[in-house]
Amino acid sequence: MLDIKYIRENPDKVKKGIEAKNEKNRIDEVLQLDEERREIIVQVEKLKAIKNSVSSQIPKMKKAGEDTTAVLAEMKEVSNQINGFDTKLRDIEDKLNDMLMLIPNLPHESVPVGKNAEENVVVREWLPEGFSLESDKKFLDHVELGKKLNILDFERGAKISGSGFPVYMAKGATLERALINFMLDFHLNEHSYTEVLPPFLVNRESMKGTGQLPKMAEDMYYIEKDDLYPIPTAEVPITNLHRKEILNENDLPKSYVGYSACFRREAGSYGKEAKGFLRVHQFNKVEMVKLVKPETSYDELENIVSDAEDILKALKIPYRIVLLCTGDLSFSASKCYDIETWSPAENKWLEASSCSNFEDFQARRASIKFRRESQKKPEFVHTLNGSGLATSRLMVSLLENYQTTKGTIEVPEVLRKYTGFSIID
RNA sequence: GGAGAGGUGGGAGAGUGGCUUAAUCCACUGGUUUGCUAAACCAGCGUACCUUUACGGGUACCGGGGGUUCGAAUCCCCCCCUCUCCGCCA
Repeated sequence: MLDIKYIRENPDKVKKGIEAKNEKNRIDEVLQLDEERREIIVQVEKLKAIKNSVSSQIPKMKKAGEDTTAVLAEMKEVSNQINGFDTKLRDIEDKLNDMLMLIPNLPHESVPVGKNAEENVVVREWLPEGFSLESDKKFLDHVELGKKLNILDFERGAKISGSGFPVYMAKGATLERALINFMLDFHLNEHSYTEVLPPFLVNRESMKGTGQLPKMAEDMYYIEKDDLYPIPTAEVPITNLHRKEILNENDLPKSYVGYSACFRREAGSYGKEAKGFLRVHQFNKVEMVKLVKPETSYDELENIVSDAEDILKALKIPYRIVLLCTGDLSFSASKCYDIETWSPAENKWLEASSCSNFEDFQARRASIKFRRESQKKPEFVHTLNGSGLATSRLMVSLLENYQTTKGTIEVPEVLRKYTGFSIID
């Protein structure tokens, strides 16, 4: 969330930022509540100070044999007043907090202003050697390929769970596992991350910490009986690893990479765009998460993007980097690059990764701080994350790009030591 | 799921209604002293919020939330977590 002090001092900047994200701003209400809140605090704390000082006098008076009935009665009245103010204060603070939790993060100044995805900016494009987006070849799409080669079973997935729960079969399952292991190993060996294998169910606090709650509740699965949420991304448990902690300056940056299954309800998004892997309720993802010092976070964002790109270069899958405009930016993000991989069958780019800088937005919600050696007061870290990458979308591009004219799939070179086979037929 | 024990400041640990709005020790930071280091001694030592131009002042926080009381770490109620034993189980 945003700092209430910052909102108080820069209401116009805040309003402008929220509007650029196409969200309604209720900043004037927030400021109103904030003012009421502070007025009450001043009053109630004054009373509490009186209560404390008188209370400490009472035992002394008793000892001296003085009559305390008048003071006691007076203090009873003070206590009642305090209770009244406290109740009122709690109501206001709850209301204020609820509103603050729904205010999105502000876009960074380097983010292009725009209404929606159409105004995103393509930053760069990478194609494997000799590859062309224009092709006369006939491409089967990943659903057809998966069916023909018996490696993906969407129908049976729908039978056992529902639509959007794909089953990987035979070499398809092995390929998926290979992909996950390859990506993890690559980030561990070529980049320096610490591996985390987190819980896939988290509590409400964690979901609030990274910003999925309260706003995105409809898109989250929820296990009512235990008040737990299946994670929509490993970002949630990994970022929350250090919730309510004060780290040392030299502990930073913290760079984590972890695999998890991801669960998303994707409420209201059935139809064409949901074919096969394009929109699923459960998928696998390797996620990178960083906790960094504020002054380094925008450099680190570029690093995360480049770390994700390295995977695609190694796999030789065509991709492009897209800088999201303000209108397409997610609730918690200040700046975000999407990485899109090429689907020759769909003849379009598919989002396979999203790399974001959240600045101190999540850190403030989750209270993740660090202390500079020279300075005493703890500061919020900046948090970032990026998919490195989501296997579902990646699998679409991989299968389609690596299909041969015979309808078989060639396994990318770098994956072969993980799969143990070089062709799927 | 059942029974029991426990959760206090960075760590250890005291504290069962007001001479404690948390003792003491260790760690940490600064200082004094001493050829150097160490030791010793002195001082400081958390987080959040409110207030103040500033120096400063105030309030809250002893797992979380309620309650009793003029006053709660301490008493009462609910919840969470950890540990031990039993049961069940991949």
